[in-house]
Amino acid sequence: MSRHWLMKSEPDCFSIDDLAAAPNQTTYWDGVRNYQARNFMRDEMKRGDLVLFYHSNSEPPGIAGLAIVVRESYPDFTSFDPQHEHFDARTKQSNPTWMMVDIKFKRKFKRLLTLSELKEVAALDGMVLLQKGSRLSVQPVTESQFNCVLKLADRF
DNA sequence: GCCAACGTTGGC
DNA sequence: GCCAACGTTGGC
Repeated sequence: MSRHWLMKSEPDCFSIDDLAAAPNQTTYWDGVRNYQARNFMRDEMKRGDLVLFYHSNSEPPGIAGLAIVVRESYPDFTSFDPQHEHFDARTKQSNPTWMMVDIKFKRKFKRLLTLSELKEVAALDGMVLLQKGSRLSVQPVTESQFNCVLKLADRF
């Protein structure tokens, strides 16, 4: 059974267009330094799972498109590199703390589904993204929430 | 740029 | 194990 996810990225840093333009339209999802988000990637994300690609810290924030998990959890090598901004001195290659997955571009939505628009949709009540104070950068999405988002994306 | 909410750190 | 201080996220 495949699951559905939402992953946040700051488009100034890495946008849905960057994903579409990446080699093989694929990227490794490095830099997650939150245990809950890591656990989802490490324990639950499977090849073939679909991912809503969310633009955070942008104007306006919203869901920009769709991606798919193409490689399951493996160590986030940027955590071992002292030159890298995501370096973590406390982790060891022999026992990695931080993991990542690879995702591949599926499609960009015809329009950005803005956060403010999503908040108005009753069927999306309870979505992790919309919960007060929610900052989780990798989060599960239920099948009905996921299908609802796709319907919104195909409208207009 | 502000700041609320959250997660982490570290003294005790 | 508590909790204050701090750093980060991310909407606005």
